[in-house]
Amino acid sequence: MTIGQVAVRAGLATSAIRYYESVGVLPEARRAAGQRRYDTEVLDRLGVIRLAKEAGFAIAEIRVLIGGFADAVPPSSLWHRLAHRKLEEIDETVRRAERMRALLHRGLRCECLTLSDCSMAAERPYAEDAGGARRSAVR
Amino acid sequence: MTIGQVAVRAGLATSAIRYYESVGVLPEARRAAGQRRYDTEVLDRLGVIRLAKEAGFAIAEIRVLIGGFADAVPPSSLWHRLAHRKLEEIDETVRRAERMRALLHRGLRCECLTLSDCSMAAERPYAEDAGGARRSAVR
DNA sequence: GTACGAGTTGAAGTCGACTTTAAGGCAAGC
DNA sequence: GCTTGCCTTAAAGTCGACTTCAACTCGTAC
Repeated sequence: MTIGQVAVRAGLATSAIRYYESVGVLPEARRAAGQRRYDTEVLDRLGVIRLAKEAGFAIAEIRVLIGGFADAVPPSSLWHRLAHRKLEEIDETVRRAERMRALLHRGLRCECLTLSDCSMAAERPYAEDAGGARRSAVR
Repeated sequence: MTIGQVAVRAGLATSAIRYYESVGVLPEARRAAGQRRYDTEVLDRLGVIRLAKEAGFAIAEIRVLIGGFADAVPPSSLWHRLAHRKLEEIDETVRRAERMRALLHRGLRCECLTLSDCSMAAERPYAEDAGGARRSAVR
């Protein structure tokens, strides 16, 4: 297959495929008259990349993962380590989202007519470092 | 206060404060010998910006919000509209996080020894090659 | 023999929220 | 008068995952 055909079958832009090759998550393709030629295995590789991206891994992490995979030791400690770390990141993302949600709900219940009336705006965590001696200066 | 003092009290870098001014979420400060001078009200404004950022709003959105706030109509339909839209975005973020989590848990249970054995990698939504020999389903 | 479509390359552009850098200004203290 | 320290500006840099661009090459069709 040419890069264009791979792009269509994988649902990617050709530029993305070249980019993947350039950053090392795709192996260098063999060439016919200077052009990349692929066989269907590349679709598996692209499937793994898509999967890893969906799981939240960045390209640099995927390169590491694929390096590990290529060593044919998939239930590897490397994979487990990265997956657990990513799970923690995801937990943090969700916690942050919950905080945003709570904040927005509070804001929707807020009845203040001007900003300076609103107690929400007055909560300035940085202004009170260790003891809050300057607390009165807030507002 | 000088910009440096504001930066300390607000827990920001001076460059961030100048940036906020340049993009219009902070009003232009008055000058003394060319230098910005602030009174404590700016801390309220920075508090609102921080709050909005924590709630997930981008700077461009905050500019709109603050424009609305400055018109002194906080329980405005503008704010409600933006907040509801942001809540939907947050829901989507959480859903995506849950999908990542599920994917990672599946991956952790995966016992495949090589990539080409793994049915997870074989799930290629774009590569529907019309009834080909599909590999074993993982789910 | 030339027009066309699809491929090639390296470099630069995109988006967001800042930070960093370079080059310089101003007031105070010695 | 000179250093110190904080300030000023515009412009460029950063990070990630690509995309876009310019200039060029190939093979095929007419």
